[in-house]
Amino acid sequence: MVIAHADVDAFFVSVERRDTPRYRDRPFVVAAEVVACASYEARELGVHAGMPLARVLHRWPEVVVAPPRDERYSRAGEELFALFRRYTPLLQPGSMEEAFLDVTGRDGGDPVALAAGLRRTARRELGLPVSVGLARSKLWAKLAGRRAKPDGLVVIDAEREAELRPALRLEGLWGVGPRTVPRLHEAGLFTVADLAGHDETSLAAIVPTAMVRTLLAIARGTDDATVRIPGPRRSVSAQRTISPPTRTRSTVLGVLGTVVGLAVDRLGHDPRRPSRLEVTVRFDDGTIRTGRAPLPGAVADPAGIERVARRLLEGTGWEDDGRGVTLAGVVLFLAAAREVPGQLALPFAPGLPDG
DNA sequence: TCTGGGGTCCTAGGACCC
DNA sequence: TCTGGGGTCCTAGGACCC
Repeated sequence: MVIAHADVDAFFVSVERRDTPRYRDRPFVVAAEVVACASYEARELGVHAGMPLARVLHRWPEVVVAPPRDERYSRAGEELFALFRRYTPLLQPGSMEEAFLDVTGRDGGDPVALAAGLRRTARRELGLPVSVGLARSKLWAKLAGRRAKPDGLVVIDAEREAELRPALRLEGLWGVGPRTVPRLHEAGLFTVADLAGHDETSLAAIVPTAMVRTLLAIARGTDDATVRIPGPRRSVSAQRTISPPTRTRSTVLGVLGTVVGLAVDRLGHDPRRPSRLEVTVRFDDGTIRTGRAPLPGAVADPAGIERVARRLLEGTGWEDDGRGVTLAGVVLFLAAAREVPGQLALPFAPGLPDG
C-alpha cells in the first residue's frame, strides 16, 4: 500500500502570488479582517491565520496584504484535483487544496518518481507549490507531508516508520484532537511508546471506544490506509455566533431565520430535497443542545423549514433557565443519492410516503 | 493558542419489529 | 403468555478535520 498526501503550501497565498509578482519574496498575507493565510515569510515574523489584520499591520507595517478571492481559490482547487486524477482516481479530499492519493500499483514501482512528477506538473501547469508525503498509511503520509513543507517531498518507508513510531507525540497525531490529548496527558501518556502497556480495556477508562481503536491501531502499525472516495455531500449547514449572549426571543428567532436562509442558499442547484433538519443552540457556559427531526415531504420551502426549525428550537428548552444564547445554527441533511427525485422507480405509486 | 464556520463520522440508548 | 435475541431506525451528543 502506498499512500501519498499532497497539499498546496499556503494555498491562498500561493494562488495570489502566482497571479501577482509583487506579492512574492516578502511577508505577505491574504486577509479580510483576520488573516486567512500567511506566507512563510510572514509566519517567520509571528503572523498566523486567525490573527486580526489591524494587529498585524500595527506590529509589522511591512506586511503586504491582499483581500481573499474565494472564486479564484475554488477554481484553483478544481484544477488541482483534476491534476490529481491524472495520477489516480482513488483520492480522498481533505479540503480544497489537499488530498490523500492511493497510488498503489500506479507508481510503476517508483512512488518517489510519481510524486516528483506530480509536484513538477503542478508547478508547471498550475504555478502552485505542492508538498507530498509518501508512506504506508494516511496518518504516516500526512506526517511525511508535514515534514515536506514547504515545497518538498518526504518518504517514510516501513523501516523509517518503525524507527519514528515510538517517539511520536500523541498531540501531533492526525485524528487525536483537543478533547483527547488532555485526557491522555492526565493519564501519563505522552508518546506512542507510552501506549505499549495498554489494551482496549485500560484505554477505555481514559477515552471513548472509537478513540481506543484509533490509538491502538497507531501503536500497532495497523492504522487506516483506506482512501475513501466521497459520495455526494450529506449535509449543508449554517451557523452564527451571537455576541453578546442574548435571552431576547426576537433576537434568537431572527438569527434562526438568518441561518435557515443561509443553509437553503447553500443547497444551490442540488436537486435533492433535505430530508432532515437539525437545530443547534450554544449557551454562554459552552453547553450545546441540539434537536433533530425529519422534514416531511411537503416541507421544502424556507418558510416551511423555518417553522420546523422553530419547533426544534423550542424543544431545546433554551428559555427554561437563565443562560444566554451565544450561537444558533441549522443543518439540512440530504437524502442519499438513490432517493433523488426522479430516480425513484415508482414516483407516483399510491401509499408511498411522498419523501 | 484561540475564534469562527462548514463539514464528516461514530456511539449510546431507546423504540420497534420479527 | 413470557422470554430472549437480532436487526434496524431514530435521536442526542461527542469528537475530529480544515
